[in-house]
Amino acid sequence: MPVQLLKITKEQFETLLPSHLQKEDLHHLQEDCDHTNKYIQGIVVLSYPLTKLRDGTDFFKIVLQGLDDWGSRVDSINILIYGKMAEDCAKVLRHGDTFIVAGFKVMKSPTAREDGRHGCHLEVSEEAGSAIYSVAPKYVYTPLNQLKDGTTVNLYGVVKFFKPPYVSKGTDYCSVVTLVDPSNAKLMCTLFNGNPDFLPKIYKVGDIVRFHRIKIREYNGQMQGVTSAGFASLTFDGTVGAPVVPRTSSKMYTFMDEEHKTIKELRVWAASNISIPGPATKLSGVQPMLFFDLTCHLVGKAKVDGSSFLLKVWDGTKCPYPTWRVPVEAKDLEGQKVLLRQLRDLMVDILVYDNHVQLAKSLKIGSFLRIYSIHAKQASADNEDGSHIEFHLHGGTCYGRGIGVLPESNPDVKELKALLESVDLADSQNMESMSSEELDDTFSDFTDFESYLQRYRQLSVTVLTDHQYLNDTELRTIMNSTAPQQYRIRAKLRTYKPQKLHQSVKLYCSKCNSLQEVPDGDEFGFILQRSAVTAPNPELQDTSWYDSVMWTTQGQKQRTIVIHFVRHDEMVPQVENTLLMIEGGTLKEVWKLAKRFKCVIPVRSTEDDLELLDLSAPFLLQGNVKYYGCKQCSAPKPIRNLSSIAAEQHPSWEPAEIAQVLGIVLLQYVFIMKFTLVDGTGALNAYLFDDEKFFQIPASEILTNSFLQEKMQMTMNILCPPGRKLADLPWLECFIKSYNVRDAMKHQVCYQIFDTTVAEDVV
DNA sequence: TTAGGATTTG
Repeated sequence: MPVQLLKITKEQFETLLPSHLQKEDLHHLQEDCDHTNKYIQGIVVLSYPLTKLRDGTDFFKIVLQGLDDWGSRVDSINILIYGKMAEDCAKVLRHGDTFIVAGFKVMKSPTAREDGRHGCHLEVSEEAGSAIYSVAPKYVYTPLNQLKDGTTVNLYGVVKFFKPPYVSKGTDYCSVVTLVDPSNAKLMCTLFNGNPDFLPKIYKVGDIVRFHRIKIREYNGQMQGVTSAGFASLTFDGTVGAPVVPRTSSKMYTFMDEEHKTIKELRVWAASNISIPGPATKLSGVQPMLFFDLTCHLVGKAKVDGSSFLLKVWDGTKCPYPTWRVPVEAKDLEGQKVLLRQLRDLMVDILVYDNHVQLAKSLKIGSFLRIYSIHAKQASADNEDGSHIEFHLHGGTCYGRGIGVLPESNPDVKELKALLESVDLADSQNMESMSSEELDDTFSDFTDFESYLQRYRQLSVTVLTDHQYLNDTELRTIMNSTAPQQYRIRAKLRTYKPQKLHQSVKLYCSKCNSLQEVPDGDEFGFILQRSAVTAPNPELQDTSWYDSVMWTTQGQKQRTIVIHFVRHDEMVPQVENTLLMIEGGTLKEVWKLAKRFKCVIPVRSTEDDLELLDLSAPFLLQGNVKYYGCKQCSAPKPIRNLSSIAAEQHPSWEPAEIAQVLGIVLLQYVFIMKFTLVDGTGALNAYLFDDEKFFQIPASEILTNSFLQEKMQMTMNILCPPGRKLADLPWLECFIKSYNVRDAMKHQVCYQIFDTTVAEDVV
């Protein structure tokens, strides 16, 4: 019996539970009965701390309340969990979870008299072949107009106002968040935690949050949310079309398709129902006398006095007005000296006061910040310097005033980094005007200076992975030479095709050199539908190398599904190592199984063996990746050939190995792009033909991973920033080879990029 | 406990 510890929803559970298992009620449990094919289901009502037995074995005890045993004399039972399973259970189990256990030993409970629970207890361990399923509770979300005083609820909301975590006058950090939702109600929440990381990671108005276990109270005639024990939050970018990636400090959370849908719906609602602030203010667009939020890079900081602290920041642009310089002792100024000098005309001084001082002191030089509600104060012109602008972050938290640290993954930070890198600092650098003492300082920090230059004035946004000894060749020379040859070049990327990056992914057969589009999901769905017509052959179930489970779906369209679990060492291995074959599954079912199990192979029955479906469908699914075979070159072999891999000592189920035994020639996912490169002497089109090396992103995963798509788009925006003049484009170091393409009509020389990769600090 | 939105006055 498999050992499984799952955090799944009830729907998934119903499709995953082996059909030979039958539910047993608590009152039928007896010490000497056979419980091999029985399972017990209940709710976790009590758990004890994880401990170790004398021999070092981990031990975890929980109390289960039987679902159908309410009102019976004994409705709860002790479950004793040993070894690794104890450790795993202690990590994921929470009170209220539905818990299913099979493969247990029933023993007389020595504590039944004292605790009043079942006369037997269950003993569970990996060694005993036990299986445990923990079914995450289905969360119910309350609309904001249906909140009741004194309840603890789960909810979604769009952030209408927020104060980033600040140091309260008590012991905790505090964050105030006002939410709205399509019920048109508003809820203000005051959230506390000793660790600001556990408060919602809200960066701007319009972000969407999901709160679990927030306590609702009435305050001044209005509902108010406050943190309860077990409060947890997820935060999402509220922009329509942005990747749905939760920001959270929680290690365990459930986030499924349904939640995905909710976020998308809320984004659409928010887009037309709340006013989301326009483009962020840059230093170049600062308006005197107003308040603004600034996304910036922390270059320096210094203590000023007890109630104020200085931050020196830069956002890649230059403020058009004279700005103040807050005088500080040189010894109090933290930051890279050379950088501070380099940026002296670009960065601005922001003086922060009172409650913000403690947080400001703790900031790390080099981090990316969003400073909310900075006051651009117009200083009077009565001193000798004339008028200038002062930047203050006043005390208090009115209007969300405060400081937030942004992670490097934040899209605004990525944009800022790209901007910082594109700025040419040569103009603001004036070595000649420095005193010799200043120059000494400068060169004592030479290494810092170098690393800084590398970061912001990247000599090349690509690097060669080989052939570094070669000298550059001008494009003009290359175009006037015969092919085939290899060259090192230094050029700029003027444009590239396709602009829609997902169109660059193709399937390539290395045997016949053919290229084809990646089939879309619909086609796969149709093939599955068609193959579901073939009735499963009962003689092909439960063979020497796989166990089969068959069931028929309820409802109008009855459908028979068979899953064949491939065995290893006479056992079906753990879920994450299991290869399964499925007959009669739908697209959705196949996808779900592929996410959970190691490999899924869609098959249908013939008279004497299972066989693969049409090769227009993927022959294998692993996680998010669908593997296809070349129709031209493959000669499918009987499925039973897979048993040779299953018999290996440690089957790794590599797609290439599976393809080989099944007679499939595996198609490779590749990026194919056309780069137009220029270097002042000429322009040529070079093809990029890459599976992973150039972007350091696997082509096989890009179509199903929005994070990777975003990463690739960011990379291209750095290689070829949109809307820039040629002079402002970065340089690319590339290795290219020329080759001849001839047909009856014409002869052409083509170029291909190879042994080149995007520089590490670009990706 | 803290804060409970609705700009400092340096």
